[in-house]
Parts: sequence; structure tokens; C-alpha cells
Amino acid sequence: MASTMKMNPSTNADDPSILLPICAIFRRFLKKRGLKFTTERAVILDTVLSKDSVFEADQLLAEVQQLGHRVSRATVYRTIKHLVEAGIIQEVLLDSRQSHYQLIYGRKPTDHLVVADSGEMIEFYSPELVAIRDRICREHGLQPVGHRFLIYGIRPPGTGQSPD
Amino acid sequence: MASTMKMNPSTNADDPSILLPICAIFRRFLKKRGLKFTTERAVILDTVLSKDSVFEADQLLAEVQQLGHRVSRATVYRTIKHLVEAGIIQEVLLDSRQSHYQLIYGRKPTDHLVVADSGEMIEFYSPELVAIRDRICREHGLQPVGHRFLIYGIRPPGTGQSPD
DNA sequence: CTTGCTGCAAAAGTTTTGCACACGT
DNA sequence: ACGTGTGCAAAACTTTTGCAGCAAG
Repeated sequence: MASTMKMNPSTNADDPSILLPICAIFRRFLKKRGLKFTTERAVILDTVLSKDSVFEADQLLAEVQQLGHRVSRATVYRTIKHLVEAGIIQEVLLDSRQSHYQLIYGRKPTDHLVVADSGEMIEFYSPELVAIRDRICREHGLQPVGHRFLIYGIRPPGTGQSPD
Repeated sequence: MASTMKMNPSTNADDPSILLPICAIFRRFLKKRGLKFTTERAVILDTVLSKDSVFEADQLLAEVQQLGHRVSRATVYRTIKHLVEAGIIQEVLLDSRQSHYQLIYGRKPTDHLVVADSGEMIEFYSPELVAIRDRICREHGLQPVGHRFLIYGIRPPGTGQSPD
């Protein structure tokens, strides 16, 4: 277990000192583009920040509305796009039928180990993988700007977790 | 460039000796499940085999129809599902709006380096990456059954390929 | 005030499904 | 013959868009 960490790789609460509050980041981003920081965008951002793992647009909408806010699906989608552009969240390719997103601002890049049986997802961070990624990029004359590592595994027989 | 190969990692024509013809594989798979090997399925499989890289359902349909075959979109989707179950093709997560597939039977697992600017995709195979993948899986008590590595890179400034 | 934003509902795009008929085994 | 498969068209689903009124800077 030298290089992969099985706990949550980083919670933003860990050291808020080095980072501007994400809200400020977003406001600055919007201002720079002549866009407005509306109540809806604030509420959506807040909800995003409360999520500790991967989420979907529809789920986000549901949570926002459950909190009693009047926000439409269209606004959620529109805001997600801005959050991605602002570098606050990232699209995570998990499944081609629906978009998944993840908070990234101020977090180490995380990858996912998916338990094929149960769909359970384990986050991990492997600097080795990143090193290889960078080398492969360089070998092709490119500059790495991101990656997505998805590993699928099954529970070996007799682990006591058999699904059927 | 010790571990990544920049050419097409493997063409099925390379050594057909060790593998059953894919068509036979598919027939066997279908028979085992009490399913039928229809003309439509044969034509779709043939078209899949002719593709040397990632493809989409709609594109596949278009090609099949261009060859003068009367196949419906529904059948293409249904057949793709079987091909995946048979282990002949694999879904490749590239983009969350549309499913992408790739022939995998008899091929080394390949990963993709995506040039963010142009969308160009470079296939590569890295045994190191696979080794790390296997180790990470084992560390979590899982047995690796697959993976997906997607690296995004940009052309460094002054490479003469500037998009704008 | 000006400009962008929101909600709504309709549109767009991909994938799935129900049904009546046709075809492999 | 039986049980599946097929095409068609409609449905289901996620995401986008046009528009009229609304709100942030």
C-alpha cells in the first residue's frame, strides 16, 4: 500500500488556508466573463460543495429542490457547465448514458476502482500512475492536462460478499 | 519509449492462428444462450471486424446500410449488447453523450491518449500501467477484470499545430 | 438601466421497447 | 413448429434551446 491511499484522498476541509474559498473562485470566474453570480448559482455551488463524491446533474437538481430552493433543471445544467469551465468540478466518465461530475478544486486528482459486482466505487490516488501518464504524454510530444483512470475489479470467490 | 508503442498495438490479422475466428466465437456464444445467429447479426459483426478503431452505434448502422444491408437501428443496438456480453467488443468511455465501442477479442488491451486541441486519439499499450492496475486491485482485495485509461494532452506552444 | 439569467416547455439526440410478422434451429 | 429476432415507430431519458419576464451589476 505504498502508493495508493484507501481513505478519502482529500476533503476540502483539510486545509482551507491555502485556497481561496471556492465561492470566491466562482465569483471571480464569473466576473471575469461578465456573468452574474445569481442566487441559483450560489445554491447550486453550495450543494456541489456538500457532495463528497461523484454526482449526476439530476441528483444535484433533486437535492437543491429538496432544500426548498426553486431551481429549474435547465439552470442546473447551465451552471454545471460554468463550474466545469471554472475548474471547480470535472466531468468524470463513468457511464456513457449520463454525465457524472466531481469536485476537483483544491483536491488531489482521484481515480476510481469500480467493484463490478456491486457498483461500489473506491477512490484512490496513485502518483506512480501520474508519473507514467506524464511520461507517456511527453513521449508523444504532448503536455499532460488531465487523465481518467478507471479500474474494474471483482470480489474473488469466497470473499463472503457473493451477490447471488 | 520503452513501454509504450505508438503504432497500432495489434491488428487481428497479425496472427489469426491462435484464435478462433471471431465469427465462430460469436456463434458459440449465441448457441450457448439459445440465441440465433441471424443474417443481421452476421453483417453487423462483419462490419465491426472491419473497423480498426473506436466506433459508435450510429456510425455502425450507417456503414451496414451503405453496404446495402437492410438492418434497423434497433437491431444494431441489440447486437452491440450481445457483442459486449460475448467479450468481442468493449464499451469505451470517451464522451458521456454517446457510447463508443472497440473490438477487443484477440487484441492487447489498448488505452488512449487524447490530444485535447484536435480530438486526435493515439492508442497505446503500457504493461507498466497494467501492472500498477493489478497491484491496486489486489491491495483492495479485488481481482482485476478490466480498466480504462484515458490521458488528455495538449500540443505545447510552438509545435506548429496551433488550432487558431 | 443594461445585460445576462431563469423557468418553462418544446426540441434534440441517443438508446430502449412493444408489437406483428419473419426467420433460424 | 417453436421460440427468437426484426423493423417500425413510439417511448424513455438526458441534455439543450428559444422565449418572455426577472434580477444582478
